[in-house]
Amino acid sequence: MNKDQLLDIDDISTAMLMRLPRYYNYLKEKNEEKMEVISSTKMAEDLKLNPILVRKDLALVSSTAGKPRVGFVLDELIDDFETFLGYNNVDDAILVGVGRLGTTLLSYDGFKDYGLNIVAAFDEREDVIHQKVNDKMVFPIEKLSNLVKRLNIHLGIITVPKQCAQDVCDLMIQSGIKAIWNFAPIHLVVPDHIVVKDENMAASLAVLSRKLAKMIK
Amino acid sequence: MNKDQLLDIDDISTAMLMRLPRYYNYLKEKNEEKMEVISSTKMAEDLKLNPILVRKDLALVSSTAGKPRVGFVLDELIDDFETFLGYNNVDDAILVGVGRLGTTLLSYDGFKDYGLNIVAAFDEREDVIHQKVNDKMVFPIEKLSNLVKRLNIHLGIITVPKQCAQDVCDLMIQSGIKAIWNFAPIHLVVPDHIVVKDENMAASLAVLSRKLAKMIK
DNA sequence: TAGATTGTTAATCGATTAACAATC
DNA sequence: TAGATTGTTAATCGATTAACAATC
Repeated sequence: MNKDQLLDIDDISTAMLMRLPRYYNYLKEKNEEKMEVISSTKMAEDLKLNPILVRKDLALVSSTAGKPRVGFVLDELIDDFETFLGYNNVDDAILVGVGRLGTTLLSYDGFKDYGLNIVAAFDEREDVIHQKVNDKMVFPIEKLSNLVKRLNIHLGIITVPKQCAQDVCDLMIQSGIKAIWNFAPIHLVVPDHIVVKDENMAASLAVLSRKLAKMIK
Repeated sequence: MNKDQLLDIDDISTAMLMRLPRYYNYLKEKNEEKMEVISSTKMAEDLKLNPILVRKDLALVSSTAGKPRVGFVLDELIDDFETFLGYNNVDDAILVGVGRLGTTLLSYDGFKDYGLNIVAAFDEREDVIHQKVNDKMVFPIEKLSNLVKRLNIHLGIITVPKQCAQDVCDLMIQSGIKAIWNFAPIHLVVPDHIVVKDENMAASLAVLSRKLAKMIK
């Protein structure tokens, strides 16, 4: 399997994509510990993954080959991950719904490390409008369309109660948003060309409680 | 493939397990709309899934067979989902780290619908200790072990900064916690018999931004 | 009845794992 | 050199999809 062929394939599996941030976090840790090289074997062991799987993943992400007997240069590998995951070109986003969860997300500065920059927030409740949360202004929802179009933003985050989620979603799409990160526990109906990623805590919990039940039984 | 065989297989795929809450949310919506029966075909269409896949999933979850020409009785199906996902037997949990995210989770009452009941929280910062958040007491971290053992709790939620996450994790395991829901963006090292579910927002974001990039390109 | 929808058995597809030669 | 670790090619495994008979 050569590199050029692989790069043509843009349909990388979700399972693999979900593993990448785990590798990335791991590598950053090792970097802080002043490690300079890392082998895929070691990574697999620590992360409890199959070593062949890790090698395959690294081969896809890494721009340079690893050295037999040694492994990969840590700094280079981290760079490769950042490039691959798009953490280098920061994406602007807007957030709708400045409740508890919305405020938490707005307050979290770590997103920038992952290539996300929330530029503004929207809500309809008088008591939060025109306030700043972590230096980000909260606008009335009516201003959304205008601002999104003007700044050419294509990523929207929904943290409103589920009752309003679909309306907000529709408004976002109308305004030119192309991808939606949905924290409302509801199924959003969208046209085919819109990407939705559900941040479904219930799903996580289902996985966990199911495993737990199996273990205890 | 008959039902008895299926029930023996307790190793249900994660992918399938992640779809179940989507079905469940969808069914609850339809229930609110006073629908009485639902066909797998309709579900597949609305949720943009392959109809055969939906039929398979439903066959596994549902206790009664669907009726050709009609579909499934909505109420029964919802019950089946709740039983299957374990939302009926609520699990007690404790949470460590009463920062923004921790407070958000403590304040969210919806977890009970999903079978999770947070009974207490822990932190080491004086200003939050002995306060109540959404009627849940915040205790000093030293009390964790005792309380977890006494109440026989086996689910722990970690919402501390990543620097302390491993320590908290170790303490939890020492105290008898069997499953950990980890919100810290760090890889936790745990013994084999402990289940960890990472709630990795970076991973979600990776998936989303990757899809977005592909779309825009 | 006719036809929609079901559940089952078989085929396909893709991801993971195994085996192994290459190399520092 | 010897041996660990790499990248590649082939085999396996499991999940998804297709085909179809059963049934209300």
